[in-house]
Amino acid sequence: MANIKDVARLAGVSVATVSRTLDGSPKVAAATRARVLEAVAACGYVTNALARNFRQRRTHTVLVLVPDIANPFFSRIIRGIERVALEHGYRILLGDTQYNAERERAYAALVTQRQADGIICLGMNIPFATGRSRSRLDPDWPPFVMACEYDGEIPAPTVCIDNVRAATEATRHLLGLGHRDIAFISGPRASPLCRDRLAGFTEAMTAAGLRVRRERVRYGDFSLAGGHQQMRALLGGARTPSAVFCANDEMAIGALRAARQAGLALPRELSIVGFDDIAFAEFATPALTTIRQPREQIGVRSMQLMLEILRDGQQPGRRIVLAHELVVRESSVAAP
Amino acid sequence: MANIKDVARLAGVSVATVSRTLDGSPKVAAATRARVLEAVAACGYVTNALARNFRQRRTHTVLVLVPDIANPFFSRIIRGIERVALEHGYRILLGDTQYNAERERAYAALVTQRQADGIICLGMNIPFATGRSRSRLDPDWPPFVMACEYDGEIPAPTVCIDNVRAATEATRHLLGLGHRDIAFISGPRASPLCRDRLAGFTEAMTAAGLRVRRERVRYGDFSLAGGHQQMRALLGGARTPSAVFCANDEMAIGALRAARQAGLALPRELSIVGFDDIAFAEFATPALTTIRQPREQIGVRSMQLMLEILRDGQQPGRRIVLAHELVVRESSVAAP
DNA sequence: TGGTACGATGTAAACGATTACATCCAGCGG
DNA sequence: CCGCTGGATGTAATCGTTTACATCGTACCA
Repeated sequence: MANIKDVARLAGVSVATVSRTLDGSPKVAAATRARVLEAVAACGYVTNALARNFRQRRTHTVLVLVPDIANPFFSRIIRGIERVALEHGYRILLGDTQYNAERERAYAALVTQRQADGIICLGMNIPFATGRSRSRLDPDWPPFVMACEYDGEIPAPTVCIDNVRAATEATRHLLGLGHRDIAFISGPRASPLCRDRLAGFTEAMTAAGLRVRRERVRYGDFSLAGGHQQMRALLGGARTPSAVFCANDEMAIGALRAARQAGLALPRELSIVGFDDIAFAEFATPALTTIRQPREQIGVRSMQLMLEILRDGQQPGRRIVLAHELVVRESSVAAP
Repeated sequence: MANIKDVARLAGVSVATVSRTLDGSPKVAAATRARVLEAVAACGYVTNALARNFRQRRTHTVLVLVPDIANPFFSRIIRGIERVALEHGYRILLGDTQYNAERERAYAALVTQRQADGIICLGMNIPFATGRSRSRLDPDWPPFVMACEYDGEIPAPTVCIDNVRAATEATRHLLGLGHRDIAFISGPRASPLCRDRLAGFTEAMTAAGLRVRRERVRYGDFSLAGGHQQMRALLGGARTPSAVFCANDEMAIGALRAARQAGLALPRELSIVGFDDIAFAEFATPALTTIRQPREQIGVRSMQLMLEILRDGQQPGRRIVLAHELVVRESSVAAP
């Protein structure tokens, strides 16, 4: 495998000139440049990125921590991240944490080991936020950005939508259809994002003069099976709600199925609203009413923010809030 | 940031001893080892992976090329790969090619640049197989493994299921239910895997004394929208088939919706069978009959194969065929 | 006791680029 | 004709490890 010395010898110049030519420095004479490029082509030289990264102390790689790669909500965000990364000569290292703290730590270690320049977290945990460095923005932290989720205590750079407002809108939509007994299937209790959605739900209900009864709020795990299970629990009660608002589309689709299995005629006997607008939402039966999150955009902006941080060397406490949109389809209809 | 010299100084030994201690070489006296570890802890030393990779000329990173990260079929395979990788101290670099040759090449270049030790391809293209190096296993190729798809001309290490047989079984299932007019919605024409599935379909039909008419075979793009569109085309014909076999679940779910929109009572008036058994299949309405592919296992075995190749430094032309399974749910019933 | 063998440790040369600094040369003004 | 300037190029240090090889004791055997 040819290295830079071989090229230099072949072109009759020094390695410095080759290096300069290759990263487009303007201080190389045109004739020399041509000779170098010819030599490069002649011996099929390719820069050894390992050596360059080592010398420059950067990897041009960003670690993306995702709680569950199999969740289509995340994969679309990843695509956005990836696109921007590629355009700027960056690569993404994927870390599927599976909501597991040990895996998170294992991955976060890559940054201290210099295998990645920064971290984009799609989940709710900041792996290096522990003990006393919690609740403030530690200057020792590596460059990082949170997407979707955020940590209430830490003013970290974040890209997300206004979850409170989005949940309020979804709930108002159901209220507007005449529903009074509405249940909420949340994600994990610990998730700040879910708390926001619950807050938005509660706010809308209260504003309509309704009380949110304890048993009408259930906690799932964002999965199809989780939604199915929580819906079954709701159906097992004395009275069943006339509408259910789910914290994500997968749970909504799970709930849909549970309701149908229980013999309910959908959407007539039960309205369901999801959250995220994943591709499957439109193809569910009935097609799911949901809140659309600009998923690809979330990825794009997160990566742009990361690039900014890497360039300027400082962590802005910036929070970017993107617009959501209520998408009304077939699953929400007037209350019986 | 402390480096190995600092540790050496602190422990009163040479850098070589520190290095040896850290990678667990047996030729370090217990007392020395203890002193070194203490020094490491004292100054919070972490090995600079960049320097190590550079010196050792390996990255412990594998590039995974996936045609579409947003497709849940792939993400589950990725999870399998990732798990094995992590267990063996490897990381995965994700490349979403979006069926785009240029992106594929851009990513494959990472291997020549030494940013990755090998490639696992989930798509059908081998990015470095061009021109004369096509149709044979080029010894110059970097370590690579194909998962799911494969290239007919190249005896590359591959992990997949027996697509012909699986398609035959799915078709026989429909034939067994009394269907005679069965359509097939394939993936892209160029995909060898789809050709296999079509071959299996044709084989089963022929064995049953039926001819596969040209207009009963349609080519989609593996997406929900693609399945929807192809189904509409089928419904637009003079007579509609009584059953449809789709080359993946997403297209099947798209087809499901198109049929329902056309006013067909499902599954009574139209049976549908998918392929892959993604999580959503079970939650579709009606729940989808499909061929289960051991997705996580495909990932696991692919990565194991990759590790083997990296260890032994040679490319076995091995092909691993994993077992599939017909999962009968609600979407396939007796012909009207 | 001398030589040998072996285990533990140290020394220093890689790895392949980038880049600060030195050098060289041509052109130009005084 | 001299010295200065500035653009083009070369020289060599540097990044932080790993690892081949050298060295140094010590124990053991003849």
